[in-house]
Amino acid sequence: MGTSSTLDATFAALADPTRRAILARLATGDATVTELAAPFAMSQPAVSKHLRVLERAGLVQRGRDAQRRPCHLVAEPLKAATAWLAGYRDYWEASYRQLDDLLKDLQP
Amino acid sequence: MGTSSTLDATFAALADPTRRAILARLATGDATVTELAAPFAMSQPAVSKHLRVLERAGLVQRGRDAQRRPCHLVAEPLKAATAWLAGYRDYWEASYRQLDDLLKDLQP
DNA sequence: CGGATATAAAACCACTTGGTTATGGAACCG
DNA sequence: CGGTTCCATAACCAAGTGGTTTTATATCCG
Repeated sequence: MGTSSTLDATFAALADPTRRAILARLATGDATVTELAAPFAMSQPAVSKHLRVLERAGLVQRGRDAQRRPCHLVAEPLKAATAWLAGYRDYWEASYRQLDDLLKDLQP
Repeated sequence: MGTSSTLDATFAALADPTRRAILARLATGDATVTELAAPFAMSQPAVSKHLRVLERAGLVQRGRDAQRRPCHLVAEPLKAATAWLAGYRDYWEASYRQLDDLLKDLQP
C-alpha cells in the first residue's frame, strides 16, 4: 500500500480539469457515463477514456445496471495524496510566516 | 489566483516520482542542479527537464551563484492542491465510517 | 425479432512526456 | 589565454495523452 506508483496515478488523474469535474460531479452521487458526459463539449468516447484513467487510479468504481455502467466515487486514494502533501504544510506556512515577519518589519 | 490551470500544473508536476523526490530533497534545503541529479540514474539534461516542469508549476525558484543555479522549494502551490483535496476528506472518512459500521454490525 | 439506447473498442491524429546523446555557453580557476 | 565545471539547449526517439470518428456489443423495449 502507498506505493509510489499509486501516488503517480492519483496525481496524474487529478491533473486534468475534466477529470476533476467528473470527480466533483460524482461527489454529489453516482452517475452514468452519459450523465457524466453531458456537461462537456466532447464526445462520449473521450469521457469514457477519462473514466478509464480514473478507474485505473482507483478513484471510481463501476457497477452494472442494465445497459448502464453507473460510476461511483472512491475517495480513498485521495487520502494518500493528502498525506503526501501534508508533509509540506510546514514549508508553505513558513513562507507565510516569513512574509508576515517582513510586513511587520516594514510597518513598525 | 487559484485558476484551474494552476492546479493542472501542480498535480501534473507531482505525478512523477523523480520530481517528488526532488521536492523532498529541496525541503531539506536549497541545492544545485548537479546535487539534485546525483541520486538519480539518469542524465543531467533529464533532471534539468524535471526542474523546468517544477519551475513552470511554481514549485521551485532558481537563483544565481556563479556557474551554479541553486534551486529553492516554493511550497505555496501545494496549498491550493491540498485545499482542493480537502473538499473530499468527508468522502473518504465516510467510507471508513461505513466500514466501521459494517464491522460493528458483523460483530455484535 | 427489430430497433433504440448505453457504453466500449478500434483506428487514427497531433501533441506531450520522459528519456537519450551531443553541443553550446557562462563563469570560475590556473 | 585555456581548461574545467555547471547547466541549458537542440535534436531525436518511444510511449503516452486527449481528442476525434466509426464500429461493435450489450441490454432494454415493443
